[in-house]
Amino acid sequence: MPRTARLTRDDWAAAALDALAEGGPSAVAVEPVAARLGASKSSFYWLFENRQALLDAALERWERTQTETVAARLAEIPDPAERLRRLVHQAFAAPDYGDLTLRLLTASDDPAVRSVAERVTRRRLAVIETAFAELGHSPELARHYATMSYSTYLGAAALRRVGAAPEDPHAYVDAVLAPFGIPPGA
Amino acid sequence: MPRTARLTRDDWAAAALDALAEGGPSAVAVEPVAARLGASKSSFYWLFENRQALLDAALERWERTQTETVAARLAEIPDPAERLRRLVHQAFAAPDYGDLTLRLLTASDDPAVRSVAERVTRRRLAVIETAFAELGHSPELARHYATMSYSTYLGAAALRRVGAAPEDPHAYVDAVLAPFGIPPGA
DNA sequence: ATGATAATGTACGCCACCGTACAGAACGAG
DNA sequence: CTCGTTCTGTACGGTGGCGTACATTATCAT
Repeated sequence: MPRTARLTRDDWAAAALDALAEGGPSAVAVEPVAARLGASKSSFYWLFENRQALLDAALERWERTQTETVAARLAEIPDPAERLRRLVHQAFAAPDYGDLTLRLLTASDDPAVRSVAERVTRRRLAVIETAFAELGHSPELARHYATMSYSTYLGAAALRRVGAAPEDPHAYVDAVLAPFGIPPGA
Repeated sequence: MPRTARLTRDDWAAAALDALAEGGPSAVAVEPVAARLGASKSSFYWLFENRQALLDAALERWERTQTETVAARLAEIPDPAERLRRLVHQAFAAPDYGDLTLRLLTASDDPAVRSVAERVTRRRLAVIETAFAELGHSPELARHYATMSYSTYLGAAALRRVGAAPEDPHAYVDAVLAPFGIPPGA
């Protein structure tokens, strides 16, 4: 098991994911990513079939890390209100919150992007919907609330791109949660 | 004043706007749009400086029509609750609601796109914020509510791209408005 | 009709990116 | 050390879009 400076498939996937976050799917191009790694194309084509495989690897990586970090930590919180509160605060905490998600949703013309975006979206909506259902809302209302609150997240990511995002995220998320009957936590 | 079959600057702008809606800014390319019109490049370069000028014209056209159709009709409605109700229903009525807006926000890397998107966003948020303020909410809360409700619109457009949009828009918008203290209209 | 001007077509060079060919370097096993 | 395998660099051809050059057609005023 050599631990050399040679590039691995995962190094490329990580770099591709960076490029994806910065410039969207079209930025996941072989030559630019190679430059980012200080490597050359042949290195890439040794490890990957083609450009599409790189994009797939980046998407797979995103789906995996995103699922691990976010979803896993939340399932442990028993109180649904507290779970939602934590979820929302956590979502709005990162400086680039939602940006990549938004890009992928918007770029869902590409079938590979779409299928990943679709899975992640469904999973996230389900988590939120479950929490609202546990709070005693009807299935239909829980679904609506989930759609609304996740849309608020996506919308904020979009508004951020033109400098129209809420200035004070903390105050904003409290204001977001209140209409759904969730008072600000400690 | 010849009314011939010759192509005008506006014909190109319209076709470019179609391309923009379908494929985002990167789809506003000279040759593809020329093909769409059954014309050739030289025809384009006679009327326009370069590709950027075409994109600018498409964006200008979008900003203009969007302002005329949406904003103008609403200013006449005196009751803010009714105004919001109409605005939201109207926004969710079109089959491709929000799609172009979302694309432009997401593609705001391009300075030209960004400045237009910025203006339109500010204007729309101001309209909504005013309505909430007229309903008696504090300036800060009105701003939060405006951000939230417009985000809901943007989010729905994003979710639509992966087939996760609300199935029944009518029921959804009523559920959206209720938490803000706006009961469904007639 | 005829010539000036407006508009379009064809052909070209340029660049960025995809993918391939092939030669050479790095590394481990014997 | 040396040889085969693994990886990387350089060089090339192909494609699609940008922009230009120049020839060609259409249209209008006279």
